[in-house]
Amino acid sequence: MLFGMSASRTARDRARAELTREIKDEARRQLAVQGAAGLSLRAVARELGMVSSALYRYFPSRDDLLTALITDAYDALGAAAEAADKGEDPRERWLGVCRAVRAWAIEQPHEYALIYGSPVPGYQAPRDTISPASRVALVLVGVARDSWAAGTLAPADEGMSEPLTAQTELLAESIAPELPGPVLARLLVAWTQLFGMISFELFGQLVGSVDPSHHFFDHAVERMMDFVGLR
Amino acid sequence: MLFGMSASRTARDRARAELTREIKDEARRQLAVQGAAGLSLRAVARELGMVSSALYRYFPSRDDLLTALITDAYDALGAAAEAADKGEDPRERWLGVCRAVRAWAIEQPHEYALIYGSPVPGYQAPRDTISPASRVALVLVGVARDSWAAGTLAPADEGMSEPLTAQTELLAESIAPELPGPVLARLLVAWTQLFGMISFELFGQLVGSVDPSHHFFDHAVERMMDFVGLR
DNA sequence: TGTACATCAGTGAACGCGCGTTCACTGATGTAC
DNA sequence: TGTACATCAGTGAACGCGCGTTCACTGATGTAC
Repeated sequence: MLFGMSASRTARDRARAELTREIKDEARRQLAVQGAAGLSLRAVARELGMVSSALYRYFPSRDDLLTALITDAYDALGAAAEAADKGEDPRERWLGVCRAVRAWAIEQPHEYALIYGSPVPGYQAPRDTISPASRVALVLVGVARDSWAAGTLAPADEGMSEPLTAQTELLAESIAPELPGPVLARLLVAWTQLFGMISFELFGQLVGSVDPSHHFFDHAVERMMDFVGLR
Repeated sequence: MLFGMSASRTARDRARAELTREIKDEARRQLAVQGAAGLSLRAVARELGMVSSALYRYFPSRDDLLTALITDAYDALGAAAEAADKGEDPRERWLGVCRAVRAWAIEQPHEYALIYGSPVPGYQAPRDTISPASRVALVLVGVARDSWAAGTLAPADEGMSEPLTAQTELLAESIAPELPGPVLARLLVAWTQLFGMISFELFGQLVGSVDPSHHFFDHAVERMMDFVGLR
């Protein structure tokens, strides 16, 4: 047959899928120790009991393996955020999503660092990472849209410079046409605040101030919901 | 003499100080290309026309060189923030400081990534970096203190959980005893928001939404000043 | 001021290590007739 | 169902490279008397 139906995958197909997964799992394990810059194909192969050249049957280069890890991380975080978006009350939904993002980051700090830390030098993320990268933002936007539709979101009354109005309205067109620019600006503030907090916590900047920081986190999320206009 | 007076430093002393500076300058140049994980003593020496073992007269190990770069970066950013803190009006001061921090980060993105990006794997920052690391935060706290003293800062009326109250009051004791816990919590939110925005801009997360982002930045800082209670 | 000695900077070779990637190959698995 | 051929996974050797750190050394600079 031309395209193998998933129902009748050959043993070869299954072995390939499984080994691909094992390679990524081992690579993720190494991220924790070495960081992204130190990820080594040879070390992954060694740990898997293979010869290093065998990995080239699965990933054409080290960068492709990195890309796979990045895409997987964005997708896993996005899925966690989407799964946490439940309930009726917008504030309850928003808080749940923010907590889920933080929990995911704390559970896999090195994968978080891979996607929200400093860029890996010499590595250029391909276009395929853009869509998984926006899933968390879209969940938050979704909460705001529902609240806006229900008429419970605070109206846009703050003034905004002309260029920013243009930028946010352009952005609105592609992700939430009914939301006014200033509301999108509020969402952007909350979005950067969310990840700013998580990064500071994970990267050790909060040590000595509010550490452990989950009380601060919950408080800050409440204040951000006020700021966004969720009621 | 036992301790050389700085007025009569020997040629050797001056040469040493100069070479130490040149080594760090070259190392900073390499950060831009290779990132922190790829910083190589051999490459630095090569570029300086020295033999790699000669660097050990200046830095006992690669990690010590990294530490020097980190400390310098925190100090340079701190100095930029302090220099930008001028004028009478608290909002003017705050905005100036935030803009200066962003400008510094944009000018030396790799040094910014070194201190606010993902931690370098296997590298543990020594205690000496803590005090330079807090300079920016202290400048912002200073603005809030002056505003509080002048009676122009919005009073603390928001409710806060008991553990967070305890944490922020403990923090207040060491950096701003007169400020109530909730005011410190507001400052922490603004502080994480500031660096969250800058990191997102520098690390490429804003590409496709509000990029270039200085209009958004100014807007967000204004909203944060409202949030902090600066008038 | 002149001399003897101590300190320090820089050299060059070496140790032992790890890396990504290519290539010709063997042997197993899958496919078409 | 059986056979001939094509596809693919994994091997092992090799290429060419770079790294941090140590060590015995030479020669220049600084210091004490």
